[in-house]
Amino acid sequence: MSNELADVLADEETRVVPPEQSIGYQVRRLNQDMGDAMNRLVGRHGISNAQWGYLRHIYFEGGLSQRGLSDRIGRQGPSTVTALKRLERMGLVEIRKSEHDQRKNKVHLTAKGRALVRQLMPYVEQVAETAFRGFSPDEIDAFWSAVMRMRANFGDAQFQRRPPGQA
Amino acid sequence: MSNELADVLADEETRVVPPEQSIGYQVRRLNQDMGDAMNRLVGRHGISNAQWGYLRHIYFEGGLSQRGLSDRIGRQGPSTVTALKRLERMGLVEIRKSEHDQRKNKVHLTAKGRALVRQLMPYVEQVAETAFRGFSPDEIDAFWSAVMRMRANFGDAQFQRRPPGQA
DNA sequence: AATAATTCATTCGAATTCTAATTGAATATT
DNA sequence: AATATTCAATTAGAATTCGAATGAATTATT
Repeated sequence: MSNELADVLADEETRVVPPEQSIGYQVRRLNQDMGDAMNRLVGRHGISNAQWGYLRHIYFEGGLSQRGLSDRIGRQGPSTVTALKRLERMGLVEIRKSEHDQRKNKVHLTAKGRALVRQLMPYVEQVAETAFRGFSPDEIDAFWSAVMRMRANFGDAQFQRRPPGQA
Repeated sequence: MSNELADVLADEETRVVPPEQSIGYQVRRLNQDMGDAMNRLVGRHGISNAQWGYLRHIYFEGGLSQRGLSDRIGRQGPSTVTALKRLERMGLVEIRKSEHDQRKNKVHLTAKGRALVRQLMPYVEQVAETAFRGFSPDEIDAFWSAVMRMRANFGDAQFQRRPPGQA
């Protein structure tokens, strides 16, 4: 029962970090800010930021399988299933069985989907400009470089949801 | 009507940015990496990263109302209601009606909750160390400064879910 | 003091995501 | 060739979050 002893030890050994000084918290809030901005901007066109992510990926790499799309976009298979179903119902994507491999689907944008992506693309630039307002080109480069290095660090670490996959 | 014209214009005027070159996408992925890491680490103690966020905030500022907590943590009211209910059932937080204002609740950690927060705190440090592996102190400072400036930029912009609230 | 407006917590329904388990198809092993 | 393994998509069930609407309490206005 000497909870108190354990507490004291914990207090001595561990620096206790308030949320605002935690990098995880601040990155979450930044992500939230950007997501909110995108939701506002693309929301007027009837889609969410989440859907925008799928549409853009498919725009740039049509014909992917759902597995391939999920991996590129960083979502699990079932999330992609439900998202695509919804987008298909909206007439923005088209899902066909693969010829060669009967297990796989191939995902494409419809003409309507392509037009929408092109229409919404400027918003991405707008959000980026908001984010980097007051930044010098060097500062922007430094931030980019830092983010990519951090992501690489997590790629090396043992924390991933799905193991790195050797293929 | 002339959708095609609009498309051509869009193509000419807008730089079409692939996902990997979008800051929003990369920040989302970084956030995801950190969240996955935290979920792995605190998951073994029966809580999620989402719950960890609530617990830590309450640890550092006990006695807040749910409104206050929601604002600090960056979640909407209903999200906080469900999260707290769950944490209350787990015996980690205690919710009492405020004396002065019968509308408000006051949220505190239980002894069990406080002990758990202290036990889990080191994981935050571990994730931060992973993120910043290979960074010089100056590079860490620069990243922090960039994130805070970006968040301030979004605070200025008109994108927020809830307006800035002058109190 | 009476009424209006605001604030806080809550309920409701929906969107997005996850893990685990299932089914069917393709590949590898014996 | 027969069997086992792996892989793709799906289904089922749950967690987390949101916006809109509600009810009760407080504060502001007339």
